Amino acid sequence: MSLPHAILTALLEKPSSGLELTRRFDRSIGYFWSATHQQIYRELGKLEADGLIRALPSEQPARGQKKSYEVLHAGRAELARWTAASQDPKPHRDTLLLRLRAAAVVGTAGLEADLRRHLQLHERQLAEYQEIEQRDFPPGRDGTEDRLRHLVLRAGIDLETFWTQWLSRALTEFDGLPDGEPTRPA
Amino acid sequence: MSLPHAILTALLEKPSSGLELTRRFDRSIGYFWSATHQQIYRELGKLEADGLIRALPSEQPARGQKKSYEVLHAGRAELARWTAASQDPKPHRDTLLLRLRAAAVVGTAGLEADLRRHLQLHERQLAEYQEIEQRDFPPGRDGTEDRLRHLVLRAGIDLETFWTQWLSRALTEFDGLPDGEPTRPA
DNA sequence: TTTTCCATGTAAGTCGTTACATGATTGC
DNA sequence: GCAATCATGTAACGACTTACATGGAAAA
Repeated sequence: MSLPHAILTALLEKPSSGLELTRRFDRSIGYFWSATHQQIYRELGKLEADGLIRALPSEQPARGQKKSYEVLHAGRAELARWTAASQDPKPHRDTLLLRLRAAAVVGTAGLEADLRRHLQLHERQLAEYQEIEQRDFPPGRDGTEDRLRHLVLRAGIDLETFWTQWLSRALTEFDGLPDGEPTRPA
Repeated sequence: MSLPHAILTALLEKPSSGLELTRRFDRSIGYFWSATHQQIYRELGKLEADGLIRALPSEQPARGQKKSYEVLHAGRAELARWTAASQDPKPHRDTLLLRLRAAAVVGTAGLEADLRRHLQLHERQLAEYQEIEQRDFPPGRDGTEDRLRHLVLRAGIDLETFWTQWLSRALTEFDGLPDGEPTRPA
């Protein structure tokens, strides 16, 4: 139940149309809350029906026509309520760790190449975050909003740093391992 | 599409009944792939129908009776195939980071308490992982299987370490912040 | 004018969550 | 016997994914 609040946040930062939101969910907010355009359009409909947002009156709502939304007072209140509410952390789900555990039973054949690929992807993401940091958060002048957003970006940077380090370590471990099944060969 | 493979891995490590699997998904494998008993029973049914696992013939399959499963040859093959297949990393979803970004717009009131609570939870999880490491992976004698499983545990430890550090940092930042809305007061 | 892209949607199916149901076993 | 607990399920719903559909604008 976080997608509507992600959208409210994005719309408060800047009123947008569905497609503009979709683009921003490919970067920025999408770095820690992804969504497809189908999800976004459906949720925009619900939020409008619930009176939390409204279409900007300047544009006519025809199919194929741009339609921009802004957050209403009730929407801002709901976002503030949700932000302050206590929430339990969701349990992790990580396919790569699962595959490593499976490899301990059925063998590591074929896994190393994908680990290398993931390492590259994480290195690329890390570089992207670091560019954003240099561009948007130069040292010295941080306002209140900036300090919070910088904190979020730091989480992204530190997470990608963790993954690159962990994957590098995993790959060096792999160099000393046999490829096949470690136990009970079929 | 990872739950069946998580179950196959667990069953290869040790043939089990539905409830035993459920217990193990509360620890161990569940640390990076959670699942409820409903999911597990449904998936066991599918896996059996697909011929990847079978109920141990020693036990009679009555409702309310224990029923243990073991992995068949086809199941092991499918798990090996899946483990070696190239897979793209899933996009992140993190509610806490989203809430921080929302707080940059609607204010940080009420958030700090929950950050403290999350910090405690992550500290507790970290301590649990470190106990497991000391108990199951004493320095020196690592086999091939152990090296892989240790690697997975290290990922858990490093991730929890990251979260505790990041949350601590976030809380010190909060000390210097006003509680209300940073911009556009309602 | 046909194609391509932009922009907004619909529909179907899978996965996960929450709530409930049922039979067997054990302790009182 | 009765209640509590163990063990295995069913049902309904919501969230997310994948594939497809529609209309308008711009370009070839």
